[in-house]
Amino acid sequence: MHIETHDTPAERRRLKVRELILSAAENVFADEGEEGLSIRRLARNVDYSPAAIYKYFGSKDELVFELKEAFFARILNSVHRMVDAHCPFSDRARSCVATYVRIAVEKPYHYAAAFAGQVTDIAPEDWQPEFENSNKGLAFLVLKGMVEEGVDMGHFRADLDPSLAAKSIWASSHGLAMMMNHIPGFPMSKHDTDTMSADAFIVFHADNIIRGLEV
Amino acid sequence: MHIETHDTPAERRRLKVRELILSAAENVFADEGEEGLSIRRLARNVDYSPAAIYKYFGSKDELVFELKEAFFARILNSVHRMVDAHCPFSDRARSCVATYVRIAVEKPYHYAAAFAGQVTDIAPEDWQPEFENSNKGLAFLVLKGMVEEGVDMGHFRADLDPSLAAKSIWASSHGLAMMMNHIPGFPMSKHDTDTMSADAFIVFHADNIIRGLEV
DNA sequence: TCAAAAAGTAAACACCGTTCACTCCTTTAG
DNA sequence: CTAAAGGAGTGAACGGTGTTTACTTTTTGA
Repeated sequence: MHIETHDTPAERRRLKVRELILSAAENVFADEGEEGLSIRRLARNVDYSPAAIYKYFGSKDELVFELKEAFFARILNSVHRMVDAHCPFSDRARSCVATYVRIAVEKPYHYAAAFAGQVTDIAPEDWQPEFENSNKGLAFLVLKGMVEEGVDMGHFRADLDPSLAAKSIWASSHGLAMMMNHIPGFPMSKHDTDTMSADAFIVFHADNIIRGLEV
Repeated sequence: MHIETHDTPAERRRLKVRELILSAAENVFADEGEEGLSIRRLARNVDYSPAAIYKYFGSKDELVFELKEAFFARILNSVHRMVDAHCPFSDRARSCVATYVRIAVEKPYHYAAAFAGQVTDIAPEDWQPEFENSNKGLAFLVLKGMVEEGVDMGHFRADLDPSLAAKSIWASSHGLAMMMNHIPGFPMSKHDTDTMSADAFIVFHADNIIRGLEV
């Protein structure tokens, strides 16, 4: 692990400019996503030339990577807190899912970007290390730990493999987040026989997921 | 509904060129997605000028729309067949989910494009009609019908609203498809305590989803 | 003080989606 | 059969993109 020292004035100034660029990027990205965020426009916003951006970030992808990784760190944090909360296991499990989805829905473009990349074009072996050290990888471990607890405590079916069950939960949570972000009005529609607030639906969905793993 | 007549030679020729462009686009899109498919490159591939493409399609978005809508029609079709199969309800329900995911995984870029659009930037009311007439809308109705059957037959909890339960199923299925398309190697990883083929995992996930709704 | 390193930039490269004015050819009406 | 009309097709341009290169200016540290 490389320790970030920034004790000289020059280094502090550099870091400040970097943060300035990053936060300007954050604003545009949150509102308009990867399309709306262009290096040239970003440069105009922070009063630098486009080329200057490249003194601080190797490429647009690298810049966006930092934005989305910071965002996913927030998800990881909140979910982690949920797992360790002081309440019955079932409630914690449900809240894990609900928390994940709620934050994903707060910043649709960030969440989408975190999963937008490659369409399985790189070999799994090459991607594995990168994944395991990412916030996504850590979030998965947290979730897996929770499933292990559920199995040990007899809440979840004993034949479940925690790793696979965690992936199933993750997939279902991810799906709801994506749907809410990309289908206008989801889960509501005019002709529903019953109506339900967006948050109530998140809870309903979380409940279905957890039920599916119970004994 | 407007009936497409194409009886004059001119109309037939026009349609042929349109199909030529569409199929050239399909090939590039399947391999490289929306990024890789550029109007200029497409024009080179079919030996026309870029401007000529615009005589057949109003915009790139319109062209991609046709590709993804045709693809989703395939999903709709397969799922519909599954719903009407002659086998126990539970099996049909599971197969519905599994079929959906399997096809989504066949063409990752098509599937992604079908959900890639807006990030809830247009009003739900404006989008509703478009949705209900789309293949996505129809697929949802099919799924909802299946849930209604499940509730009526006593397989699913009686307190379930079919519309909302269908959305929950859809979200979970969508999630798995997206994960498999965008996370290399999902659901496998080296350190899994148990291993499972991709297709076995789809079945496992489908089972969890259906279990979550059962009485 | 002065060389070296860092910060910053203008201009260019190679793309992109899209539009417009224009030619050429086919269709159709008289 | 001919002439007008309309459709097919195009080259060139507009305004945008990410990125690189050669260059100037500023800052740093011995």
